[in-house]
Amino acid sequence: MGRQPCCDKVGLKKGPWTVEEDKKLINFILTNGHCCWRALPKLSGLLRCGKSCRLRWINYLRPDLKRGFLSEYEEQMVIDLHAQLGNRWSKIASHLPGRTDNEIKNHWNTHIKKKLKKMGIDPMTHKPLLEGSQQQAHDEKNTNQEDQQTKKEEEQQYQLDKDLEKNNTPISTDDGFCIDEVPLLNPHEIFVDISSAHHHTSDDNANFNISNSTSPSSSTSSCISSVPSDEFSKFLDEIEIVDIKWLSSDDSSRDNINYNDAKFNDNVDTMKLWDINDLSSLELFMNDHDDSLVGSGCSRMVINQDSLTFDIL
DNA sequence: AATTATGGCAACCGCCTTCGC
DNA sequence: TGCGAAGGCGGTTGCCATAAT
Repeated sequence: MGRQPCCDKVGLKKGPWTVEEDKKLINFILTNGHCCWRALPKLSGLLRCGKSCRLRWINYLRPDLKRGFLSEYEEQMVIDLHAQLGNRWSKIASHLPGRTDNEIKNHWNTHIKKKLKKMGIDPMTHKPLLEGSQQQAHDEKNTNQEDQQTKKEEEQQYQLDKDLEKNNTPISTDDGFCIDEVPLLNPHEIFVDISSAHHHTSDDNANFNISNSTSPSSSTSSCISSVPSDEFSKFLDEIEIVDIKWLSSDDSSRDNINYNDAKFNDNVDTMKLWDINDLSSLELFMNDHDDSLVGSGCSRMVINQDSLTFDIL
């Protein structure tokens, strides 16, 4: 008797997610969080397995995701971290805010591996590649040593992990940007700035600001004031999430968009989510619209309550 | 223009780890 | 301490878009 599957797979949908499903998942998580992935599909009305929902959210729908190509710096970091950690993609990803393990893994397999090979570097050992028969002889010779080497490496790796955990040393970039200071944004960590909120019941001309409450105080220069999450829940309860629109910053028709009288900051980039078929435009969400913000490690969103448009300030 | 090959990436699968009882 | 459930992780698959023929 094998282990029971994570969920009852009968009648569950597989394959690519539809916009409707994404919508359901986002709406559910934004209102309720994700207390239990197993129960989430039933509660949200999705015919998916909990794992599938989790994966979709983590790898694709999470608002703090930074999509698009990895920068040169990020790529170098992946290479360096891979040299230290091996295929521990989630650990590598934890050092790259806004990137997922899956994304990094894919990028490694499709781009970086080739790049390294082209440069004559073995992507697995990070050592110079040997040519043809030389390589073969080298491989055979190494096969015998591999077991011992593996043991050694495992021990070293264990020590490295221990050290990393012990020191919990944040990795800093050349410009002093400490990436470990950028926490991933969880729904329950999203707070609303009611004082400037745009709300039917209060002030039709204001905007909702959502900030990441977990941002360290050292990087709050661009962070706005926040209110407890129960107020955010109240807000969500009151407004009933009907739709979320992400408006692309490069949307040529942007100037013609009616923001339902909300006073949007001209500098704000917006993304229209549900008017498009391809959610990949979410990639704009975290893509360095404002260097000072990126540097501060504090991202912000604004919700236009009428259409629930999230904006990065 | 049609067909085949290739590359990229989202999603799945199954094992491992963690957590709660 | 042991067990089961749930979450997390890494490897792999399969679909789709694009390039090559």
